[in-house]
Amino acid sequence: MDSDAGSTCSRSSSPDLVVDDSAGSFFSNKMFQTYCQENRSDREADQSGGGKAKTRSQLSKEEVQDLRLKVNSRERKRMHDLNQAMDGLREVMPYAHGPSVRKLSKISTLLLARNYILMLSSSLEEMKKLVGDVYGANAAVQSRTAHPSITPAASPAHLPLHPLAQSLHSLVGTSQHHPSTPATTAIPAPHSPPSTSFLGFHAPVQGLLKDPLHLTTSYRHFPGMPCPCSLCQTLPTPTSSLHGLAMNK
DNA sequence: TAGGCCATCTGGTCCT
DNA sequence: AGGACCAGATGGCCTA
Repeated sequence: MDSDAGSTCSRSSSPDLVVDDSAGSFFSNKMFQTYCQENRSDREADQSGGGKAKTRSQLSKEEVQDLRLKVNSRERKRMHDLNQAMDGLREVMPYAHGPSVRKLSKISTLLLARNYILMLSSSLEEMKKLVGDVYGANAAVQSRTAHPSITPAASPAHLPLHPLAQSLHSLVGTSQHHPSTPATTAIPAPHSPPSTSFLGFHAPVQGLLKDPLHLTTSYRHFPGMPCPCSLCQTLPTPTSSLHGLAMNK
């Protein structure tokens, strides 16, 4: 598959190397021959006109071949870079990684990434809301009790943000496949703050692979926020039909 | 065996 | 002019 998309390419038509006699070069040679034939007729036509700069049609066969190989090589490198970027994206996507797990296709990777971003955006908004609520409640309590030991600047660091912080940690901890993120941070909040149920990161993230669009089970809808659930998304036909593809493999 | 996915080649177009 | 980007064509590999 595209595991060979990296440095070593097992494909027979692997280019840099093959100019003529491998089995995979049949196609290239055929194309190249037709190209050269057209080239020749072009040159013959051009010779009548006389020329200033050396156009492509005036290049020798070897020069044309070199040019073609150079272009092919660049294109190959470009596609390899693209595949590398795609692999980088796969690495941070919430799906099971491993040798026994089939790699996400490109289209699936992109669709899953889109849904993941939408979900994270919604989660972030909800987090902001919760933080605002907590701080608001905290300020009210402080003004009533006039707690002397907590300065306004220090309060955020101490206060009843534990549930929130823990939910954040558990959020981060869900990326178990991420090597840089130790799973030890994934300590479940003792009393399961509302955010975790909303975030639904545990269930939906697993479900993403099977059905990236159906994030609705634990999803709430917010005005003005892009919602990834299937109910809210009236995608154009081609796109929505692609959603089915995303998790089929 | 058909269909999906992919790598590669190629020519065209646009940009610098 | 040269390079980047794109899309079409083609053939190979893999899986249901």
